[in-house]
Amino acid sequence: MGSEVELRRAIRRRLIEESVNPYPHKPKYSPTPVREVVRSPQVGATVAIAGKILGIRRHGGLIFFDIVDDGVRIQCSVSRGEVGEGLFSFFENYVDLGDIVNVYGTLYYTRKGELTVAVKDLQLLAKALRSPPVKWGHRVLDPEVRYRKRYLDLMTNPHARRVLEVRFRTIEEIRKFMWSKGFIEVETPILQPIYGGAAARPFKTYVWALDAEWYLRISLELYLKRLVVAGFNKVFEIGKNFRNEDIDVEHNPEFTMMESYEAYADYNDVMKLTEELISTVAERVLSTTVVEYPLGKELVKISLSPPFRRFTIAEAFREFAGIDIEGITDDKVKELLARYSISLPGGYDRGRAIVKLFDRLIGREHLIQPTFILDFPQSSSPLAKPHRSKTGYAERFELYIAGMELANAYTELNDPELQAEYFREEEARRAMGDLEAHPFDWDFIEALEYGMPPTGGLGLGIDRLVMVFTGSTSIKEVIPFPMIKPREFQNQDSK
RNA sequence: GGGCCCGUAGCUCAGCCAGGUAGAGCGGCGGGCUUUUAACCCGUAGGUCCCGGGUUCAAAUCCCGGCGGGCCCGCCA
Repeated sequence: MGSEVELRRAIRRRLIEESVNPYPHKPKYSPTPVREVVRSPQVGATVAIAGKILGIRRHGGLIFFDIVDDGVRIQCSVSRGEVGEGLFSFFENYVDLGDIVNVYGTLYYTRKGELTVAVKDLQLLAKALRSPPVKWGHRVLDPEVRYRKRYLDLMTNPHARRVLEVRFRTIEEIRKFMWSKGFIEVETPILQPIYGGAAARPFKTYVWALDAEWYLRISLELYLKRLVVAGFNKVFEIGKNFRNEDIDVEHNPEFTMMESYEAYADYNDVMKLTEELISTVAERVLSTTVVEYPLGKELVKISLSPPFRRFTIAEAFREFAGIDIEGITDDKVKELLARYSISLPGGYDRGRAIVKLFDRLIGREHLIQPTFILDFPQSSSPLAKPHRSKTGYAERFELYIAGMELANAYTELNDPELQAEYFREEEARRAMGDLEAHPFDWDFIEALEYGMPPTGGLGLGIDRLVMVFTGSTSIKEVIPFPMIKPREFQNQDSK
């Protein structure tokens, strides 16, 4: 068959027969990053660059081609008159779209004013057996291919690359910010005998050495608090959480969180930290604190400058739904649950009912600008400390931006007896069929029994923050390799 | 979990409603062209029409089932 791969395999073989290595170990001309070459180009200067050929325009004795190096494009030209028949026909016969090459030449501007490298010598660095599926920057692949073969999307789609650059830069700036505040970065186990710290279904795994069923963590919380117990006053971790739940535009089963814990702080301090973190990181990564986010057909401007709006959950109900959630009877609450067909696994509980109603009625439309929702019902927050002045409530806040929950934070519960009581309540609900109820963690209780200082904790969803930063409406966009169902491997050209 | 839409050449898609020999652009290959940039011009090859069943003289097209994907809804961040 004359398929592309077969034709290119033949070229590879011919190169080897002619003693040209199609995959040399190093470039002959030590390359300068194209990013640096284009920053302050000097006409006539000799440069050596390297990159992937993602465009070729042949004009007989003159060939223009584009190479992309680390996401930056530059045009090169090969002239038969300048390089001679040998190199010119080598390029024509052996070099294809997708190949990675080392170019040595001089800078000039074409008639159309484009900076171009006039090739004097060229070395093949890696022969590509497949050409890129689309031209660089010109067409977007089918969504399935974009996510399934993400490297092709990132190779050919500068926007996709830009989104991930923002992600990686965001993580970098979050680290710097946290370090600057005196937090130290730590690591805690991903494989755990008991999961906890959030309401979610876990992934199970099996540890051969212990002959035991373990879990992938659903949050970072309980181990980070153990470090606070151990005497580390300001810790944070950036890492993956795993939740065995649905995949959609806001959820990927593995996602990245930053969690921080600070001794002697409460949730008011954590609110300040959160505002400062988000605005500072936005300013450093995006050079602005105003982002645009597509909602429906509109691009909505979102300001990430502090202070963020604050509503207690009761105020939010009054303001956005016209409901006096504290004043109404349980019957009325149940009526609302029924009206919006919300079920409560584990039986009716007013607090958790209110949170479910909140998610259903208020979340999406009203919480576009950054908004702290504070003081959640205690029964929905088993790891948070009861409110200092409002009975039945916990000192907890969630941060919403663009209708998405981005952060969750508490004044941490450090009373081991109360924590044990809350765990028992969770266990009871688990027994009644709530798969997301917390399992009882005796080891964690014992740790608290040794004494944990009053502590403020924060969990921040990195993926969603990057969605806000980049105006992405799908979490898949901001994850290098989002979860997608595997397909049977089909590669007819492979042997 | 429920609903809607999609799956055809390497890529993007038309053809499907109204069944009758599989199409375009880009890309590939061959030729031309020394300042183009989604280069251009001429020629040419390239298909498990996602898979499996059914209806029919005849299915890419109609029906049923499955697989994969996207979006919306419900739920967890």
